[in-house]
Amino acid sequence: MVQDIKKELTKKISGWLQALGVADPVVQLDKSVVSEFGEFATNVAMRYAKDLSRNPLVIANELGQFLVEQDIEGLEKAEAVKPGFLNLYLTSKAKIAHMRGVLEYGSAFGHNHSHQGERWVIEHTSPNPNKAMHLGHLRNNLLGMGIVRLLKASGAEVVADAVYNNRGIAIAKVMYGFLAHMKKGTQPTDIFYWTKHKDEWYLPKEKGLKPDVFVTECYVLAEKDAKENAEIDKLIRQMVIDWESQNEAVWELWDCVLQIAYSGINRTLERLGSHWDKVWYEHEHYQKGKQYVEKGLDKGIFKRLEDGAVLTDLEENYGITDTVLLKNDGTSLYITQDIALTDLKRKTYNADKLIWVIGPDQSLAMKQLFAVSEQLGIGRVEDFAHVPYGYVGLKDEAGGFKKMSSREGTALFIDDLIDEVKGMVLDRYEKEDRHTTENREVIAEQLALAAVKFAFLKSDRMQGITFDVEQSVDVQGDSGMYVMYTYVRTQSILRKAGEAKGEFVAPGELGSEAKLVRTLLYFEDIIEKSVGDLSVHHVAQYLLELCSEFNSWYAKETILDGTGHEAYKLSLVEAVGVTIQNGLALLGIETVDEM
RNA sequence: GCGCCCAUGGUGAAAUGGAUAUCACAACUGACUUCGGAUCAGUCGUUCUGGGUUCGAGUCCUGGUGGGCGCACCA
Repeated sequence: MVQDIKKELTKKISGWLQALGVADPVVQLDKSVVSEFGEFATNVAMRYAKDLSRNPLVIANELGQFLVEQDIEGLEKAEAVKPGFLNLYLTSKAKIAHMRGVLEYGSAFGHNHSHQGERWVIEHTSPNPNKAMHLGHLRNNLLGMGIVRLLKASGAEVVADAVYNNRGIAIAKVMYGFLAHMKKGTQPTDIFYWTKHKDEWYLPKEKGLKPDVFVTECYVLAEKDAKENAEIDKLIRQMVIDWESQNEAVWELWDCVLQIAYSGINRTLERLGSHWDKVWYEHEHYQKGKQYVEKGLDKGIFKRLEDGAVLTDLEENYGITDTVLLKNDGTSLYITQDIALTDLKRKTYNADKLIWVIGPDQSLAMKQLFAVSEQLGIGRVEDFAHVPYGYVGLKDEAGGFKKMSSREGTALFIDDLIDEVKGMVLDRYEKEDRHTTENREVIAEQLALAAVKFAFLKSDRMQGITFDVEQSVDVQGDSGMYVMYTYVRTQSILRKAGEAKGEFVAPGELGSEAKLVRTLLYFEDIIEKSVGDLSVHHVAQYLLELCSEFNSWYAKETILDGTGHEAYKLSLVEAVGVTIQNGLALLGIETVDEM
């Protein structure tokens, strides 16, 4: 495989530089920008020209000669060029061997050991049980799952986790909203009455609503009530207090409402193919944080303010805003629980690295959590990382950006988006009269997921997404549909080929397929880059390029031409198919064989 | 006020500090409708601004402009 050749080249170049007196040389082998410049290029000559006080082009020339003399398997030639690049050309034989390797590795092609032996805990998509998930959550989920897959493919042990914030004022609002607005008649808005007459309240199905949407409505209605009526606001706050003191009826209602919320959320997550290894429930750990704060006070790390609240100094050592760790009434804050949970995670999984995939608005809170964790000896700041991502918003009337808000009813729900794209596909099938009715349903669902996921994953994670409801997601051009279509095309050709597949005689020289074969060389590098950046968009971009190369080749080359080259060309088609499939798998997209 | 993030053709985006800034959409022109035309080929058109670092800057530093977000007892 090409990685072996790269390793060998890197070793030789590094040794050569060391012999010249460069201590610890950094050797990069980059993809050459165009195929005329070979497969890889190194910039070491320019990089170390000053240290060696010699002309970079001369260094590159000498290095090239040296490498050629080394007789490295797979290296055809090395060419020093302009400012001081050394272009490296691989032999056709090596490139075809790599293609063979793709087929040999199959679904494991692209997997590597760069993070072997590391344990990562990755928190992402912690859903709020009071709201249906909108496109912001979708991005969080797809990104989080993508990072999980990338790290697994790189050999790390990964625990994907999430926190269900299932207690507090928000969930109490849902409880109240349910009691007050989901009753069938004019019975009292009373918990005790409800416990005895549950069938007098609507369930989501009876209302014709998805459970999470039902819950969202309860929440929105209660919030409106609380804002307009101080009595109701007080009632809701009392519910939180009653819940804390384990009032039986309140807990029964709490449990009932949560079941509804989770069933809706889980349905959406299952549809997306999302998965967690561990879910933390806030009510199980929210009180443990106070002990950590006490410990910090004892050690003199934190200080108690006059009003009783506890503060920590982060300005001096960390250069960030100080933060309160405990309220003046002695109750905990978000960060208080997070400290406990962080320690719990770290200990439970013996994690080397803990990361949080959460929106950029949490940036300061994350830094504060990491710093406090270090102050308490839970871990070092560099063991923790926040992986933010750009907002998903809607286009407002003026064409500007508007953040989604469940409260204002401006949020676009995940399921609605997928359904919309699915509808477009189904319409098309009906018009073209393709596939049986059952198959249409299955394929359309898969394609809709592919299009939506790809659209959310193809750009850099920090890039904001302004969502245009009218235009929805791309189904042509640089899209998941394009990639999927290309994959389907490869499979269709392979099906048609039948027995023509199998062993082949490699051509001595590459012809019209040269660029396509070359593109296959970089898949593994792309994965490495993606892991480094903790963003799967590189993979998506690579797939677009690969598909484009394939389609260009397909347009000018007859694959099933009945000649002795058929088997060779079919192997290339298959290798492209494998690579597309593996790449899409990293994005959480399952392939279909026809569309 | 302080801090963080973003700014690339008309639109949406890509580019470990590298070579001629790459795609797609839209617009226009064209292609044996075949091994799947949900495709392919072509035309048009781009790094917010001033300074700096570097052999080399869309990328790094710095001043500015515009937008988003966050700053102690909310979650």
